[in-house]
Amino acid sequence: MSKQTKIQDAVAAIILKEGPAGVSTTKVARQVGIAQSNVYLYFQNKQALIDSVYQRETQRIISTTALTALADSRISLPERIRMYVQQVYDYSLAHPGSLTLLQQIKSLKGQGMALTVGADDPNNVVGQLLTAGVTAGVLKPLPINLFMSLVFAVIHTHTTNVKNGVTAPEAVTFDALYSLIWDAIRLA
Amino acid sequence: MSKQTKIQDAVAAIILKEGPAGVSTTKVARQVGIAQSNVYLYFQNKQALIDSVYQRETQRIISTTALTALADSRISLPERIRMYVQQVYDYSLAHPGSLTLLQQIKSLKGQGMALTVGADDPNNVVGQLLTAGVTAGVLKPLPINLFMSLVFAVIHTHTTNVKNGVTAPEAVTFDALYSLIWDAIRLA
Amino acid sequence: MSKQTKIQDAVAAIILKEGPAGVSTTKVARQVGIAQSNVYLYFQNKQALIDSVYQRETQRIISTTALTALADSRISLPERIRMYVQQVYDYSLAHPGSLTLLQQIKSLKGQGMALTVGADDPNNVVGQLLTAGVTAGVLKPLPINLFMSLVFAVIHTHTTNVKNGVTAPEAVTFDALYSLIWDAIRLA
Amino acid sequence: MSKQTKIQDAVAAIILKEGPAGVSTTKVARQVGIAQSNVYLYFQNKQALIDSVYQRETQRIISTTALTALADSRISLPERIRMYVQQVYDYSLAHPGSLTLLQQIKSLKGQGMALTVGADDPNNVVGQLLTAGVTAGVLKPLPINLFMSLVFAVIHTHTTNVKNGVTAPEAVTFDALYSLIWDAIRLA
DNA sequence: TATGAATGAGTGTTCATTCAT
DNA sequence: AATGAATGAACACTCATTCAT
Repeated sequence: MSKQTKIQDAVAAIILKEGPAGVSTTKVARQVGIAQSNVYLYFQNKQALIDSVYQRETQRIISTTALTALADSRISLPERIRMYVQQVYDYSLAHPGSLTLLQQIKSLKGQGMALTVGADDPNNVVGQLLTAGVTAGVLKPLPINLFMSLVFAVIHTHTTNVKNGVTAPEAVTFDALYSLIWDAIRLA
Repeated sequence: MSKQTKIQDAVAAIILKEGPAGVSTTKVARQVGIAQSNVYLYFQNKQALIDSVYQRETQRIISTTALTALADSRISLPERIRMYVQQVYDYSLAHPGSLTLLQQIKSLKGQGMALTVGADDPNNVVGQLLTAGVTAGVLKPLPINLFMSLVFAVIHTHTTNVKNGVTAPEAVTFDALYSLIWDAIRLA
Repeated sequence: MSKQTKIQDAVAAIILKEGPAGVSTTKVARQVGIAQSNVYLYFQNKQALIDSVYQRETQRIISTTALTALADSRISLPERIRMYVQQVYDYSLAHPGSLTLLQQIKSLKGQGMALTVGADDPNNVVGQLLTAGVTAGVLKPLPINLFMSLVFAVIHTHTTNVKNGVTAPEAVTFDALYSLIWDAIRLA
Repeated sequence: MSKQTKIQDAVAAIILKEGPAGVSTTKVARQVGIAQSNVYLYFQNKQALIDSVYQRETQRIISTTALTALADSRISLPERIRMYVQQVYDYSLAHPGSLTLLQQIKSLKGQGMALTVGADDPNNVVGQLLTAGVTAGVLKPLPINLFMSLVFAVIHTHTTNVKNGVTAPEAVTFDALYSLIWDAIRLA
């Protein structure tokens, strides 16, 4: 594992344990087992380091996601929307803390806006998908970032519940969770 | 206006402008127009100060909320749930930034858990209301913090949209927003 | 003696001993006997501190100098020019290191230009005096900063000679030194 | 061009642009296009590097100067002195920044003493020349470093004037400049 | 109640120097 | 000859907190 990666991992761990304000180059270096100044061998400054952690995390989600399928017009809109939610769900469960991490880093900059997963992909496939859903009369005529933050909130809370042992993994199926989301956003 | 209040206001303003990491006694004191050390006359330390801002904010929401009505069994469950959401909605629009503020402070401590408005009231009236809804078969059989975070996310995002001029105030009515929420949580 | 002054004195001493690159807040604070962070109670940053030392030094020269007499048209130009040189000379001998200090600080910023004593006084009395001398045909028709740097160089070198014991104080009188300067600049 | 030379050139350029405090092995290496650590292949440490730049610069002046002529007793003293000044003048105009460079490096070490061009040549030809001038009653009976610093100051200021566009090159001839110097130092 | 002076621990960042390859 | 990785010491600067007045 490269040292870049180790450093990024340390940052992620610290953010999840102590919040984004707890990140210091000293702490990061100590956790990795290198000299503090070494952090600057791999990242130009602290902000670049934190940004890179954010980028890495979004990139992971995007690369796990079948973006092409989401844009495939041969699949029906409801099916594609379900695919999108399912992918976020799967990723979130497989990588607990990932969504929390993204939210924390965003909040560090004072951006209180709820995070919208998928909004960072290069062609904004998710945005186009949801917009298409609204246009086609499949989804409620509301700003799509409402949908995105809803999806994020529900999945994030569920994942955290599972991670914290509040909810047993089998207690809430994806179908149950998706009915919550789908009932919310679909045009009745 | 007492100096305690002025200090808390300064903290809230700073958090909203620069994020929670931007709060320092120096900056707060400068904004209030007092000596830096005076902050410690009113608050034991910085953490107590920030906590007090959080307490004050939740207290405001609760005191604005007709908690007794929410617990009034003479009113139907769906009606009470709608009241709850409406109250959060009204408060959020009347005090833009309030929800953001709460989220920011929570994230400062590394508590990535989505915020659940109403969970802090003394008798957990909201929790009891939603639990009753689940038990009565009115709401989907899911953990109620899923509902809470959904409500928070939707209202918060909408409020932020309005504040940022992304959404015109009349463009999205409360009814439209509530249909999103109610469709989500109600048992079909 | 105020702490501001003590700090400035420490800076001056360090510059004279180790050159301007040797100035660090740590060293300054240690020399004054205060905590390093205290330097920032009295000066906004290191640059402001060093600038203040420079200002103080020029101010001292100016306040020692009878500027009004230099601008007094009832006195002949040669006499006034001699007064100007004498004043710089007197000051320089009374405050050995002062000119060195000014030169060092200027060179810190990469301004290789020879220092021109008196150029910092509010109304540029010296500049006007020398310009008048040129116009009146008393001085050679050359850029006046040549004259200024000549005066500075000669006096500075002489003072340093005295300070270092290279030249005995009586060995070179002011008259001898001034003949060097006056012969140089006067129109034959 | 050898890499030693390239490194020295980089150092000189940095000193002239940012002052002596701006020199760092990182910056030097970047400018040359080599790895930072390579600097230590050619120079034992930073001080040795800077010293070498100083040495090289003085060596250049000396080698440009017809030292033998300056010591040639068949030429009259005034003529030889004029030759000396002319040579410094020519060199300084041909290599603008050279004198500045020397002054900067000297000041780096806290040696506030005005620089005396020619004092570094192996046999101190210039010193002997000026001393001879004093002994012979050609020059004023003053310490010869006064003369040297005067020559340096005048030429340096003039060169800088020209480089900065303050003085047009033709506006001040060498003769005009030399009259300033010669009038100063010659015994009336 | 209010202040200003003080401090020590901390921050991010740069640097000269070393060394294995 | 050349590199890149590594490091410890230094730097300017900020901060939360204390205390005498």
